Amino acid sequence: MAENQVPSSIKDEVLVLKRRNQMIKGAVTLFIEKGFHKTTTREIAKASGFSIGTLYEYIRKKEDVLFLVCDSIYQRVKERMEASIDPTQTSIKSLIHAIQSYFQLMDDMQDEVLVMYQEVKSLSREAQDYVLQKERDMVAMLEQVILNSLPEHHSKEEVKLIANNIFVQGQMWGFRRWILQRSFTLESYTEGQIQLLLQGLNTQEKERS
Amino acid sequence: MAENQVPSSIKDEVLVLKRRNQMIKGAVTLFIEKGFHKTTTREIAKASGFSIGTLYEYIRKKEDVLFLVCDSIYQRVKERMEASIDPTQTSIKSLIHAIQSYFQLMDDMQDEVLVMYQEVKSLSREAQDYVLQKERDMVAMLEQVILNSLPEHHSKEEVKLIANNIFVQGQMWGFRRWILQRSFTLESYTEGQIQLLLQGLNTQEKERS
DNA sequence: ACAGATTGAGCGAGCGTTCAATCGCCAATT
DNA sequence: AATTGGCGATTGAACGCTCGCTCAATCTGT
Repeated sequence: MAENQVPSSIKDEVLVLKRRNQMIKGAVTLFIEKGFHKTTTREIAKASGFSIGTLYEYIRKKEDVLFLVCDSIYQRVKERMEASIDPTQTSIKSLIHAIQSYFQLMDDMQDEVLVMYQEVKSLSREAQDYVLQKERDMVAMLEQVILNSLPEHHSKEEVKLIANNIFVQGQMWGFRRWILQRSFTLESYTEGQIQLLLQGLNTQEKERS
Repeated sequence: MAENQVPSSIKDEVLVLKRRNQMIKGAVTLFIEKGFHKTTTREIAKASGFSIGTLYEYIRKKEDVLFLVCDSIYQRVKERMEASIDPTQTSIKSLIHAIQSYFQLMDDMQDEVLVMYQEVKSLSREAQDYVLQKERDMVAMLEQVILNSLPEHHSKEEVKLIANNIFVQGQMWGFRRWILQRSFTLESYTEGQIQLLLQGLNTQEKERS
């Protein structure tokens, strides 16, 4: 009965986490390839490296796998966003840098973003709310960067809109890749979007007051 | 053998079209509600007002229904876009008007746009190519409006980017409705996006040369 | 020898699809 | 006017198959 270093309950936890990661790793590839609905639980089990029986020791329903995958995607995005943002910087340069990092991130995670767009609606209502909140959190991060970076006064609404634009423009680099990546490289796309954001069309009449 | 007004082959065609429209009308509602995969062929048949047997007289596979639905959505968008665009106008006002009409259109068709985002990947390769081409056509329409509206020289790339931005910003009003429509009305959203497009952040240093 | 982890054959429900039987309409025939 | 024959359109029971999920049997490490 003497417990050595690792109590069994914790040992279980470690195994659960290991299995969970195996599942996520296997499932995400399959979901990217064939989508959630066309992927069978047997395929997920095989891709995870264990049997269908073991799979069901760690989930209750097939949908749980989708949730784990979605959650891990958001986790990765969030971590990399936090790593690339410096809240002490307050110049417009920091905004530009944040955009560049974020677009690079979206370039790396194109397939994952596509899966999210296509499959979130297959989640339960509660899971969708959870995911929606994560989305809001990330937009809020962008809003903060924008606020820090703009010296002049800008309305809360304007900042919100800009944050949403940047957020979606990053994603659209992935989900409209078949159109955009014919005409742009990631660099030219990023450069173009930053230019547009900062200058717009610059069509205002030069009024002399 | 004397043919009266309507030859039977044409009569057939009329029926086919009628049935097709019944299917589209019934199916689109179901797809919006529960998605393509969770909708059964029996449900589609019932919603169309005929039996499962008749359904299969007019399609070969379930996927065909999805294609018909997607096609009809694009058709509606295209028609309304064409109706709201006046190629003889060449001022910036015509661009603004085009954006306003397009955003209004996307507001009307939020659910349909969402279905497209979620279900296109369930189409066959060829059908996806077909749909992608329609998408390209529509972006090209926007590019034309932009070109007509801008007196100054703008690079082909810049125009392309702007067209894609407007296109996606219209759609995102629908697919990010849970976030955007908390903070904006369609009017304030449209106004904000136009403002950003025309002016950007307007942060350029006022350089005195 | 025991507990926890793993297995995969098997269950049952639900799905897309088919097709023999039936319907409904109209022209030809009585 | 009533009857009949023919044919395209329609029906839904039935088929075969796949999939999500379970659980009795087995394995593994201590």
